[in-house]
Amino acid sequence: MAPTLKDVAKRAGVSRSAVSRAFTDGASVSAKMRKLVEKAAADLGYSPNVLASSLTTGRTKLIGLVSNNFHNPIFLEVFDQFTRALQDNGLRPLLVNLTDETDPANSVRMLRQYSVDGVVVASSTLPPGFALAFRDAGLPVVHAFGRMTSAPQVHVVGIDNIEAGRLAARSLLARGYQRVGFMGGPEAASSTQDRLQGFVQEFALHPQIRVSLSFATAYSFEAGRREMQVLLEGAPAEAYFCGDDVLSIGALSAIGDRGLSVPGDIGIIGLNDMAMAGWNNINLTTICQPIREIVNSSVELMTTMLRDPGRVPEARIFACEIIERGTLRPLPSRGAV
Amino acid sequence: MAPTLKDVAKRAGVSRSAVSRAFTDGASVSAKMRKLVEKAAADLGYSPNVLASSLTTGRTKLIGLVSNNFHNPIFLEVFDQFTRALQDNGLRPLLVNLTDETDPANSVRMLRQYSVDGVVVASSTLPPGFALAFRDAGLPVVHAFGRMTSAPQVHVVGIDNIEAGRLAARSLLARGYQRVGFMGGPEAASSTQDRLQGFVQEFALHPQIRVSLSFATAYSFEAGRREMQVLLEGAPAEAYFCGDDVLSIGALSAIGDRGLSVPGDIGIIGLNDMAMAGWNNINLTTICQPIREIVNSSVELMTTMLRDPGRVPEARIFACEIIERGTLRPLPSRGAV
DNA sequence: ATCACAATTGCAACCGGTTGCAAAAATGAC
DNA sequence: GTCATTTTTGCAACCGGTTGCAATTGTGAT
Repeated sequence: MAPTLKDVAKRAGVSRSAVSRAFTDGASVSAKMRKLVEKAAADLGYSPNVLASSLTTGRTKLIGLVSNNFHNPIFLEVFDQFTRALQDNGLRPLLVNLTDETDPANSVRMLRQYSVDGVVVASSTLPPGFALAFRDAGLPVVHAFGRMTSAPQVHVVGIDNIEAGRLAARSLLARGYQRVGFMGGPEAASSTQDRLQGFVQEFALHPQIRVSLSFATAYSFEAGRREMQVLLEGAPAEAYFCGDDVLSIGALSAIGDRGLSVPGDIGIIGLNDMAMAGWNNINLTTICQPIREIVNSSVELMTTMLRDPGRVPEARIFACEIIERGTLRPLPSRGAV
Repeated sequence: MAPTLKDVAKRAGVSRSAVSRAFTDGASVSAKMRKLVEKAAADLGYSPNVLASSLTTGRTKLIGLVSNNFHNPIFLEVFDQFTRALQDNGLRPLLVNLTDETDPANSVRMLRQYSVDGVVVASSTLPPGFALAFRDAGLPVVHAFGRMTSAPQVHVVGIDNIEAGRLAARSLLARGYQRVGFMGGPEAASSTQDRLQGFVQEFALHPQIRVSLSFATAYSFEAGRREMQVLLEGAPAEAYFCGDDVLSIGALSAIGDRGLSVPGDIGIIGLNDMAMAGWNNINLTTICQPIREIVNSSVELMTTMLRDPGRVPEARIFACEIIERGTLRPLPSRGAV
């Protein structure tokens, strides 16, 4: 078995408390005692059991990382960033896959059984009830990629999806498209609704522009492709704002199949700026969500919450920006106006 | 604070042991006692603290899930499968991101601090020392997507990469390519070496065929694209076996840029059959690694190891199969022979 | 060397559970 | 109803640590 405190204490000929203190910084130990203990610990290959100490300290440094997004490649980037940011802060991600899960009760129970110090919900499609359920269980929560509100009930970090919808609308406007379409992700998701709202609001100021709406059933290539196929059966718009890059790429595929060109016949603007969007055979114009910033900020917020659990919920909003690539027609030159 | 054993015991008017036993199945408790305790626990919203119990039972049901592959979309599928399979077996994944990590010592220490019950290493590019380091620390280990050997030192589940190399070679042979290329992943990875070996071995039987070799620096679109660009500067082969689908897609992009057609001018066969390979604007012929089976088998192996830690290391090999799509020229018809 | 005071150490209780063992209660045979 | 046997329950010690408190040791000034 792995050596324990007691083993180290015996070998160093000191009390167990001394060993414990030698491994806690800021504790009251003399330098020579610490050396002595460290020597004995090194000999034995001892390292303290976090779980045992969590019993008295109440801290496990375990953070539940909860998501239902295991099919969109963008989330691999999210997981990469999260695991690293948590590790850099001495925290450990306990991963919870919520695919097919509709009731938060199970996850709450499970995370409480493991006495996680906090929970990060990383999803733009999970109903807000999930984050609230964790909060109600007394766990510090940060909802990354969650819905922005002016009076957040839990900490939220992400983008303003309404603003993102406006941004997309404005870039279509600037390019002079007259008939535009919104091809959203799953209709029920708040992120979809918000983007829709911003998109429509912006065009409300330009009533001469025709706006059509549709929704894909999931954030997936196939769903985007199918939805675009359906649109192409009818009278498609000149340009579409798609709910996500994967959806956009699916749409591009359907457009290509039909023998139409992009951006010649149809323009597409996506959202996320996933790595693939920059691949030169895709070259998707898209709205960039600053993932790294969102993740780092979420983790930072989590660490401050661990220090001060009573902290009042806060919404942190990051700005999006358009990444100009090749799937929208170019801006009209200034001189032409 | 969350209610504890003691709280439940007090409320039910029984001893702490009684409560403990009521929550352990197979324990010696009468039915009425169990009901009584369950009632009290439900009233209080109690659920037992796994970590505290792990102190005496020595079991945390925590499994370290260790990987360095956070950029290849195929690994999102892998994580999805792993988290679900582990959850289905009552185990919890503690995710460890090994990107940029070259020394196993840190991860070993960390996982021991959390007394994980076992470690799953999921990577085809990690040096074997990592899995061994966990084993040497006394932890049950399964290396998924690891290197097959006839005398494995740790449990390994995956495909036979040598055989995969042969399979690729045979399918190029069957299609009558005369000048073929191996465009591997990182040269140092054992998976690359094995695939190379199988590929070359097979062509050794057909000395009239010219075989060229090259390696991309990473499993990424960009690396594949760059490598293919370099190849196209010279005298490219008629068909390439690429180390991975992402690499293949990068290569396809470079080929397209050059104005060459696939499979007309150059054929490509990948490996993995990631979701994207099936997208109809990519339509990549590839060798399918049965990910779900590999993952399920790894988890199953892990659960049996938890029961019987002394189990002698075993290699579980799954067969690959060719997924015929559109990036290799068709097989010559039988009649033509 | 003496003394006041600060720094260090050990004792023992505790964190939230589990479990061997003995006492208590229930069961069944007569 | 009695007694031997089995089942159920509680006591108390333990898992691997932490921590308040008191005892011990060390420091510096005189």
